[in-house]
Amino acid sequence: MELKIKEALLSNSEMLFGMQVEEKLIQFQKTRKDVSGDLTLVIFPFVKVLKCSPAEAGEKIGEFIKGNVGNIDSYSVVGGFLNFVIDADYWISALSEMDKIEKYGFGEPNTKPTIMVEYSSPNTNKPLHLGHLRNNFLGYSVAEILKANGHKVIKTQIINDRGIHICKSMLAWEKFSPLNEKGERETPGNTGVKGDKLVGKYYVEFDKHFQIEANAIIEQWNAEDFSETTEEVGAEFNRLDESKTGKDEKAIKGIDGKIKELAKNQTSILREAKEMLIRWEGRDPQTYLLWTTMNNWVYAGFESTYKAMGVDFDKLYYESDTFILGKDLVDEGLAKDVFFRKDDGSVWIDLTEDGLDEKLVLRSDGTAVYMTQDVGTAVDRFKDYPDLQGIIYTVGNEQDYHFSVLFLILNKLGYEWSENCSHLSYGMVELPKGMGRMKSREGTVVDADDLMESIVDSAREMTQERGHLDGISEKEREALFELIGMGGLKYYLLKVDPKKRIVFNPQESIELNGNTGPYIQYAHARIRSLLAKAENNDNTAMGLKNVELQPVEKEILKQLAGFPNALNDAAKNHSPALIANYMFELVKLYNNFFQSIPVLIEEKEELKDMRLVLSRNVAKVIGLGMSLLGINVPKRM
RNA sequence: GGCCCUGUGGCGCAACUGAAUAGCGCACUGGAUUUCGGCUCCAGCGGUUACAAGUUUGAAUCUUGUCAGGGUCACCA
Repeated sequence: MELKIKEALLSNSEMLFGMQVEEKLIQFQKTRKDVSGDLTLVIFPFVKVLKCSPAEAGEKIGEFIKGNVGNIDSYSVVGGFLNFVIDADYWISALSEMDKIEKYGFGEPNTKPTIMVEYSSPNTNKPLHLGHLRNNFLGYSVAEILKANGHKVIKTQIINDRGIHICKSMLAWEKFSPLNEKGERETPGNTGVKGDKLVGKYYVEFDKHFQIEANAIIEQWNAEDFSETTEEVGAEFNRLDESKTGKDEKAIKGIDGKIKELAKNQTSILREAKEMLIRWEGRDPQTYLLWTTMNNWVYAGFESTYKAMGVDFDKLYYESDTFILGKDLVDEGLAKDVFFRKDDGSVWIDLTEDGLDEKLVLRSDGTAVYMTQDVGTAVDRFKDYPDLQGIIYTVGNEQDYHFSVLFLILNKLGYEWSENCSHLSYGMVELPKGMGRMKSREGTVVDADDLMESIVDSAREMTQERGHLDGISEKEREALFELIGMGGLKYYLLKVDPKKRIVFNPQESIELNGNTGPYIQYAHARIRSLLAKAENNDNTAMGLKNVELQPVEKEILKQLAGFPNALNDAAKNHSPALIANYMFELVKLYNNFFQSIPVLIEEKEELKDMRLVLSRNVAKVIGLGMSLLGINVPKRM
């Protein structure tokens, strides 16, 4: 309808306005609730062109549209707004149209450019936590939304499987794992502990010993015992220690932090870890075997976590394969004068003209940093997928700076596709006050597996006491509890604008009333139950003419008609929250309808049929929309 | 300190990216079922959109400044 009006205005522009108006001037919006009408055209932009009052302009345009575009019942001008009342026939035929399409609102698959969505990208030294949940749900959902809009999508992650942090877990396991009666160290097999948890345990174990050793060194230094320290380090300590005098508490804390760093670098345990990293990079067979073994434990653990999350990937990238990539590009960049080399041999890029700093891209010893690798990986991905148009990186907002640098570098290296790369930056998930920030080494994380399990537990309790569970097998019940619990959790994390941070409240996430996943799931179950009871629920809206529409029914139809638009906006903004809000709006309208308007007991057949078709399409859109959030909907609950 | 993000009823969030009297959920108060699923619905209470200027016919939205919270400024990833 908006299109029809827009076309009519544009093609008759000369006659109406005496000049060709820009398309931008034609702005539609939803009609306010307290004004009668279905669609509103904003008149203000035309006032200047027509040189008359908004009321006159509105009359003129309204009269024209009513006479030249079909299905307009009436129009009214209120202030600078032209409100159209669209007739029932229009809405009924819209219903009939959407009813024919199984995936209503979706674009033709694989008809739009290929986009890669990266998400999750975990380290293999610790289990996934609450923050990963938001990351995974977001990335997965955005990928689904893009697919639904017709894009070809490649879901991927880069697995951080190498580096000093991995060696820390490996070393701690070798040093501290107790031996059982068969003389074996702990494995997932002989302990029953999930692989990623076991490796994570040794990462924490490393840190414990690391801290103890570092603190002991500081104590020695404080006692002026530098017997085990080199002269330079001793001098550095004294310099830092003296600089504390006269400083305030905050500054002292900062200096203490530096001293701690200094001491940590002197520990034997860190030295051993570094030596291990060197052995790994030299492909020492024994180290490599240990690395492969422990990583495989972790992958098995991750796999079960991803399965519980309901996410998947089309292609995996491993940092151990990609960390060398990018070095050639550094040479290329040097040749193009994009980068420059400092005296010590390190390579940098100067981004001061872009409002940023100088950034290191290659260490003085010639090894790659994270940035080098990311540049290389991006280029590599475009080689892997020649039709790739852009990459969306789902990564927390603490890396905003990193990504603005990355995209700038790619741009300066001459890759035009860098403009199509974006950072889907999301706010941190924080714990309620007093619980502090999540730090895996300090054991203050909310573990992903634990959280999902406890959410499903709550869903089980709540559903058992109020659910309609008769005649459902035990197995189906469990699947249902999972569906409700996970639906609640996903909805809770996705309904908020990605860039806003979330304070995670376990209580609220499992709430069933209000703007929640289960509220929407319930509406779906209810409709399915209604449809099941209807004798003939495969009727069509075809041939429904002259049916009278109740105001709520029309509201629902308007909302349904807006689904393609919502889908489009969500894709454009990379925001599942827009889908969630759309769903909630739709369900509220439907519940209102359900409460006040009879369906099955309606005597007039054509009304009953129309309401069934309406209900069926609401259920369909709920199912489609929720699937974009990675949420399943039940037939009963 | 530089840069980035955020600030909307007691709490949690919307507002189609500049339009009408700023919407909704939770909580609170009161009501609704001889009817298809009460995990439902209706009504009420509650806001100077952090503050101050500015641009505009029109600002929660854009600009500038101030304040508050968070992030980031590594030859870490």
